[in-house]
Amino acid sequence: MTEVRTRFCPSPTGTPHVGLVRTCLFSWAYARHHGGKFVFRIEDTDAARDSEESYRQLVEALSWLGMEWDEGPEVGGPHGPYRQSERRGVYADVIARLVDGGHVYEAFSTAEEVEARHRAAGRDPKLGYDNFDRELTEQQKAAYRAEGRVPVLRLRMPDSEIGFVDGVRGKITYPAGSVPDFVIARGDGSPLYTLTNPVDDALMRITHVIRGDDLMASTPRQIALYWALMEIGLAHRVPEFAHPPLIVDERGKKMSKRDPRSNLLLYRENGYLPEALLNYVATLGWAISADRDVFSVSEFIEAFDLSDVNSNPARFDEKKLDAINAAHIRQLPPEVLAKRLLPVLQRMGLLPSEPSEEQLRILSLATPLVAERTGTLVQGAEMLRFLYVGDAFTMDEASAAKTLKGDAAQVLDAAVEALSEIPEWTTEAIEAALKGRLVDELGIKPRKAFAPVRVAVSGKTVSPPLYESMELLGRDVSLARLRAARAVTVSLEAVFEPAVLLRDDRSAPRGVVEGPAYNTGT
RNA sequence: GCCCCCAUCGUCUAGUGGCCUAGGACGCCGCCCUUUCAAGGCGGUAGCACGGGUUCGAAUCCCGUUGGGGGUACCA
Repeated sequence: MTEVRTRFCPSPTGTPHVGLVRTCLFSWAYARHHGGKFVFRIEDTDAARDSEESYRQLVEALSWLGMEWDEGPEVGGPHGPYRQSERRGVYADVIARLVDGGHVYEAFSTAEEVEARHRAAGRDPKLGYDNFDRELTEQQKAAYRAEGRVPVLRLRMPDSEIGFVDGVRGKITYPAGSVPDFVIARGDGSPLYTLTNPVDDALMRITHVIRGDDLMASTPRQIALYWALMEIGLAHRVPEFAHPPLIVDERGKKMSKRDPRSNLLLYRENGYLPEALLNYVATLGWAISADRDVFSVSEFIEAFDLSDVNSNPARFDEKKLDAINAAHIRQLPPEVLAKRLLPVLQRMGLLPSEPSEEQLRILSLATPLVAERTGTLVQGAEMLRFLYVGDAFTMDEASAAKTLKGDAAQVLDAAVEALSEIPEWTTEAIEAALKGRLVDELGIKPRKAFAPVRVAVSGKTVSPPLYESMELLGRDVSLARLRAARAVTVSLEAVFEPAVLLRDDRSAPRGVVEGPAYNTGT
């Protein structure tokens, strides 16, 4: 049996799309599952649309996701080059041989003329090309040239039905005459993807063409071209085709490139794990088993098969992605999660490029505390903010408004007092002091008692566990923040109605309440 | 218009003729746990588009209808 060879061949236009990721994932996994080769190829045959920026993003995206390619740009391979813009000579040669073999012909008709002919014949004007130029005589061609017309090259479609067995859908047949002769080269002689894609698949010995459902309609054209390539000795066989369904939006339409949710790079930026993204995207149209949907990349490769892929389109659901991402974060060993959190904290300016021993110590102690309550790396890092901001500490406006009212002043005073007395600044001592004073002595309900303390110390209503947080923060900083919050409480009561805090005040920076500054020591 | 594809809870799916009074997950709701928020545990909500066949038996096979989607470029 011959080695499986699959490929992923995007055109570098715009930012990488989640739809691309899934097509790529299935191709890659299929090759890996069968111990074959995965080829990465860039289809940049349209200079007007392609960009180097987009190319770099594509390379970066695949690298980030860990879908390493055996042959392709950056790594080379026996069938290179792998960027079609560098393969002009190859296509020129193929075109010449197709012309010699009589498989393609020059076509001079304009779109308007084709339409006019359909109208005149009483046919639907939107029928597409009518094969008018198939049998043009040399005199007719010369006449067109004399008018200054430049012909495109079209492939002569066979006069038979074209069928194939799709790897995910089964047998598919296109009736004879339903696919018109199509253009393979522009007027200026430059090749179109209709030519370059099958030609390179043939030359690169691709055995399985796995691509989106949107390309299915072009399959009969590809097969016809393959037949021609086989006749002129450039191809050995027609590859297997498989068309996984599209990823669609809530309207059921192909997800737009302009939809921010389709932008792959945004997921990295927002703290999603590549393995989680791959996991989620794989569940769109495929399932590892009846009762599980969180799995690792290697489990996926092990279990994946094209024939198990669904043929109906799948809606993209951010909530489910979030849940799967959170599940992967929770599965990470703490030291690995800490390593992943570090660059995010650095990017947010909370840690320097060379963190101190103490900062790293705090990170390794705090990571397990946030692991189970964060959905993304960015959220996790955000939850650690209070440990690293130092003097720049501020309380979240909404959190402060919600908790620093009513009994808050009394609670904070009592907390400061109780905490000042404890001999050892440990989680256990902090817990005992706080519970003893606030809950037992003052009789305040736990949820009422700890909310102001939490916000005072961490700045938010959502934070790592309170006592552990305070221990990590240290006695001095913790007490300073409690006093600062107490001061804010006073000023709130004295100056504002509570409602003022909830108002959308555009003259003040949103999201924060300024408090007095102090040192944190971290 | 024409060609092709698709159709199980709101969403992603399991299901390949009897194991289905249709299973899981996300979401949502409730309860428990609880120092907030999560997480976790428990429970609940909700689905085979419709109509004909075939068969002892159909979510599963066939035909049709309806509804959706893709394609129909000198874009990929």
